[in-house]
Amino acid sequence: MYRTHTCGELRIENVGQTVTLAGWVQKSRKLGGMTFVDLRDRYGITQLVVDAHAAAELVETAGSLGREWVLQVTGQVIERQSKNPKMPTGDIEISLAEIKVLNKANTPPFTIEDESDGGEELRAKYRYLDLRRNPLQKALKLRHQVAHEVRNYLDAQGFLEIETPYLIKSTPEGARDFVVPSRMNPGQFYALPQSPQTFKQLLMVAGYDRYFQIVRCFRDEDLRADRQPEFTQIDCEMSFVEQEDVLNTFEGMMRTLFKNVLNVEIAERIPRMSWYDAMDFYGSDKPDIRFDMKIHEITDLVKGYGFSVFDGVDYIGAINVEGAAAYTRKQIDELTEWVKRPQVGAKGLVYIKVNEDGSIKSSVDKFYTPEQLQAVVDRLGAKKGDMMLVLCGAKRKTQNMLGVLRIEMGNRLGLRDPFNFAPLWVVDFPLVEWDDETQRFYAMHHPFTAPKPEHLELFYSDKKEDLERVCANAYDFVLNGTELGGGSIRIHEAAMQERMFEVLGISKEDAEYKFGFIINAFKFGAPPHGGLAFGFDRVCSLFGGQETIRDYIAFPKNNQGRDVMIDSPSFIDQEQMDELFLNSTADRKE
RNA sequence: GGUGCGGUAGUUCAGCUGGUUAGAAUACCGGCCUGUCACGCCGGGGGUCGCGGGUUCGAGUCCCGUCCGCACCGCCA
Repeated sequence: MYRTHTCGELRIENVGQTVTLAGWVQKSRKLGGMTFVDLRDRYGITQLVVDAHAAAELVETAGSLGREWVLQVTGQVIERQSKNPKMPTGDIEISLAEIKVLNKANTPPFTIEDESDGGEELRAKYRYLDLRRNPLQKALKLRHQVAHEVRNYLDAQGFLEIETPYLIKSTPEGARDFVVPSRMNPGQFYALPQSPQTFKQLLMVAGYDRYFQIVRCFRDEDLRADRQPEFTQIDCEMSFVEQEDVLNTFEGMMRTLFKNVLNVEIAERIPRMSWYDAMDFYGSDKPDIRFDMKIHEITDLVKGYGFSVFDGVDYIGAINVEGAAAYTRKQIDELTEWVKRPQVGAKGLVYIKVNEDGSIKSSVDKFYTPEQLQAVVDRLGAKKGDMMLVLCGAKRKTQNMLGVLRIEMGNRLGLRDPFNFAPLWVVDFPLVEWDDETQRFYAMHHPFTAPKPEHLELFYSDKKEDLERVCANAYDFVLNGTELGGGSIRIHEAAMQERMFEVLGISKEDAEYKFGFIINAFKFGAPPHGGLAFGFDRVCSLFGGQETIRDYIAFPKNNQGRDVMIDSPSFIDQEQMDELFLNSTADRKE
């Protein structure tokens, strides 16, 4: 037996016991003949002590230990002469009788401490060392807990966890696929799933009316702090349900996660907001509703009074920043530069301050009477000491910029506490979106999403304007400005699915080639069904109060999609290449 | 594809409008130290200033190119 206890569990009650511990040397402190060693494992740290009176060999071994050496030690638990209240094990220490060095270690390139001195790149290269650190261990433990609670909840609700294949078929709608060459089928490729979408729908056709899976998904797109090329979804699907049933089921799941993982009670009923309201009032399809600062349109109040910038646009909107009237000229200039950065893209910024004496000061004073500006103040509900920020331009684009500005001001005013949780359902998404460049519609969600029953007539219309107005039975779960999950009621009739492909400009032949299997399945008794998927990594990171998902994934990839530890992707041998591709071109089929 | 910030000792960083031999902290190595827990004290070693080119009497510093990292925009049905 390597150990009788872990490095985190011994307390004052254990004094007198002879114990064996195993772990890593966190640090050793030599004081003359006496040596203290902090021994660490994932449960904690226990102080070891070797007295000068101990056997010479023991004293020498204790004095020679290096950081991160792996030890097995035996000794007696004794009460410390000077206790350390900062450590859970701080009342005791182990008076050693024996040290066995299980393995020596090179000096690590960065310190294995909560606040490591290592930069991100270095820690990524030595991920196995970074993972020894407490914050990372906590993150992976949180991830385990969330997964565990998800399984408990869904199991209790009668869901079956069923695995679906990773080697599937490329369907180049949506994100780019990762593809895998097939040796036995020269010239042909599997694709890794962007999500198990079609398979879970086929499981519904097969009668497994409540399915879930905590499943890896793959998308070959550019990365961000909250986007990895392979990530994990909590993927769910239910039969014989309407939107309301799905929302209730997963509202319950999220409530359970908040309660059991974080001990946080969220609202009795998670608020719902239509996609149109989200865009109009928050300039985003994933509003952060931890703070108000809604966008108000003021086009009717300020357009047409001779200020050429406003007169030349079709939308003018504003947000009210509470208490910001104290902003100096310099701060406003800085903010103006900020909105003009390419990432935001505004041409300029107009401000309207309500001074403490109730007077109004703005950058457009000379174009408006005080009464006209007061009308703006009234619409936004601005109070003394507030400052309104105004942007103008094309409607959706300007709302979007105001949304970005709103988030920035929320950050600057400290309104975005990561441990204040404000969940939200965004509902009633448009079914399809017109793309000017390719002159065709794209599915806003995915091509299996059903239109709302009351919009069926529009859905079968030939007019572009009609189709743009079709709402989908689709919904997103949004937490603190991050999209955590989304889903929809699906199409379950072959004819409607064929119509959807038609709307998307996918030819009958193409639809048959890419999606024939699912259209066909719908002809064999497909039940009404719907579901959703949560971004598991994002759930974990937000629960941990972080914006980056990387630390909630044991072995993540960097911005370029590289694993710098194992150095992948990498070139492959010519033989491997030949075996995969030598005969491929000859047999290529359309 | 684009924008911004960064790359100097093992590590984290400083290094001003170009100017002697590139510094600090920490880590590491050696010595001293019997109650430390960020132990302390003394001493020591350690640099292709990411890479390539240019301007200059002189470049870590300025210019051009390039590679790498991070954040963001585009992209992510």
